[in-house]
Amino acid sequence: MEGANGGGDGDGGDRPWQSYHTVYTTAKAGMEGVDKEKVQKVVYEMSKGSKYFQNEERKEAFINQKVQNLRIQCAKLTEADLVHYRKVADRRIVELEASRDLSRIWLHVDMDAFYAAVETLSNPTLQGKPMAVGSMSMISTANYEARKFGVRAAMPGFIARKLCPELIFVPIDFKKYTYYSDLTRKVFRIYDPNFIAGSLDEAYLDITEVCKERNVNSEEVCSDINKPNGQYILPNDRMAVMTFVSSLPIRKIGGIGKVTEHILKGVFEINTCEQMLEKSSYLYAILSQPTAEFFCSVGLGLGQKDSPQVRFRKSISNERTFSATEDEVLLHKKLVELAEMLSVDMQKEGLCGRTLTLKLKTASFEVRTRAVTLQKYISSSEDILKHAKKLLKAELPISVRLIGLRVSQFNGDKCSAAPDPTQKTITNFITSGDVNRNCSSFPDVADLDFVSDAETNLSIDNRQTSQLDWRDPFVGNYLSDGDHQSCIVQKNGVEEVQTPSNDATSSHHSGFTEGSTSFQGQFEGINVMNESKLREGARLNSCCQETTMLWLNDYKCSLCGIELPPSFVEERLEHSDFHLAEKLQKEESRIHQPYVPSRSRNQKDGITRQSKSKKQKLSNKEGKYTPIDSFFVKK
DNA sequence: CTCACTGCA
DNA sequence: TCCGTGCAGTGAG
Repeated sequence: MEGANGGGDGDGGDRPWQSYHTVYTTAKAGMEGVDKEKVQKVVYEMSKGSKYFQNEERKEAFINQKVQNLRIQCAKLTEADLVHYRKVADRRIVELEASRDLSRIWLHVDMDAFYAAVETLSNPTLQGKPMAVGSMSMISTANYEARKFGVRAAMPGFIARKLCPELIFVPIDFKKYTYYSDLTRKVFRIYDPNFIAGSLDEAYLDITEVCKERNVNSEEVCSDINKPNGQYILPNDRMAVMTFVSSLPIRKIGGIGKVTEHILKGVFEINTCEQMLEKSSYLYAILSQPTAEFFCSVGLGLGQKDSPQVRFRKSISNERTFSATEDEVLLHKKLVELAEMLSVDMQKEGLCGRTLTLKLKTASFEVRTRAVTLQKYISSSEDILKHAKKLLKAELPISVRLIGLRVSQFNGDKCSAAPDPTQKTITNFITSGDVNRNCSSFPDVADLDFVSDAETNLSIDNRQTSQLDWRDPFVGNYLSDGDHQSCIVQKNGVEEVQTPSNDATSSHHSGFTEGSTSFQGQFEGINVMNESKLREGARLNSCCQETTMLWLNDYKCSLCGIELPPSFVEERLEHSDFHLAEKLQKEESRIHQPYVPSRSRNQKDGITRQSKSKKQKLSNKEGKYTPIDSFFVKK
């Protein structure tokens, strides 16, 4: 093997900025015309010399060293070794191929700049202006106008501002995004009650049955569900998949990030998925078996194996960044706060765990974790604090900028909700909710059954809430939105569709020596196949039912008057989908009470949380998926 | 088990 | 002035 040429590896000579690898130079939607060189230069100039930067350099040097080591290992492989590993790899590839399953049709939905889109919706004056959701220290997402300047998610705000001085910053408001996300999920649930929610703005739907029911193929569905922009159809035949995958840059694959890409390129000269297969003997020779296997399945365009199913959380944690300090009193105070927050979160979900991990980030950005595993399961803030203090004390003369606490090793039976069959749907609802839930600062679906005492204490007076129903997703700034009627259908940029993919592969892979990842996302577009998802005749029926409700004289839409003869089956379905979405949204806003401008409302968070929980409870009372039909009862 | 580290949204 | 948070997961020791 020669000439590593790790793709853009700078030499650090006269163009030092080229050697500073950041995550935000990767091509993203809306960043096609960006002058990458210029952006990189600005980022470099803004970062250079900082503690953060120095730490990045340290890490990068370490990785480079690893690349060197692996290259040496490769070079040491004998001819016999290579013959052997060729066989090993080929055999596995055949097995993997045999496991390919093209029978399911998956729809992957990914909303464009979701947070930014929502913010624009509630403040239309943002329309057309470069805007980012986030703060000076971190940006969560940027709209397309901002992306033209190279501004993007995960970039610190002060750098973004340098790139785009007129950039408008909007503080992050999860409540708002959760609200809109829930709207979209109601629609997803119609098509696949068991859809997998990746995050607030992302979902995977198994639409195999819908297609069958409506007697359409994925292509038709795609254009059916989404008129305009951005869908991509990957046919479920092997050749199409292989072609798609072959030229795909490895970085597009879920689970392959900056470091893995660097190693794959630097050590194996792998740049595309196709090359994973070509180099598979080296992969098996040098890397762990699961890791090699993962890469091979990527090369074959196979998805992950196990259906994401009802996966219980394995840990719960919180962490906060602050200006670095070594003041022990201050650090202790932070620890107390974290312990209390964590305890509240745990009780909300009925969790008890026996491993406590303390995380510290030093003033120089070095991360350190320290853990204890106890005999007994804990969840109270006192217990957490007691052990956390010990862990911290052991590190003590130290200057830190972040403290975090994590509890894991849960008590399976008693604390975590038992999989009671009657609760199954709701459990699904919760778990499919967010794999990664965010800040504890806003309520999430998991609250509904566990409104704890602690939570009650937060609200000022929960009696009045039951009357008033102050739920309003937009506690935020900005105008209201008489307009949020129209958002959903057009806003959710359904992006793409479909495909096969299979089982095979052990769903995990690893990162080389240390790192790894989760391989949940796969490619954007290639998807998971999972065995049987239960069928939902009921769901489809409800669709059809309400369709007939809508058509006066079997001809005219009772809601908007549009005329569509019975023979226009697909058009009708689509039309009713439209009204469904619209209706859901109206319903939602109605329940959520008329919008009250924020200045006139003085309720505290606790109240909002209360009522939100209540609402969730109501709408799920039946234990079925959302009572879709109820939305079609004319009021 | 512990710890460092990757990756993802 | 200035680079986050919460989760899953791997693998070496």
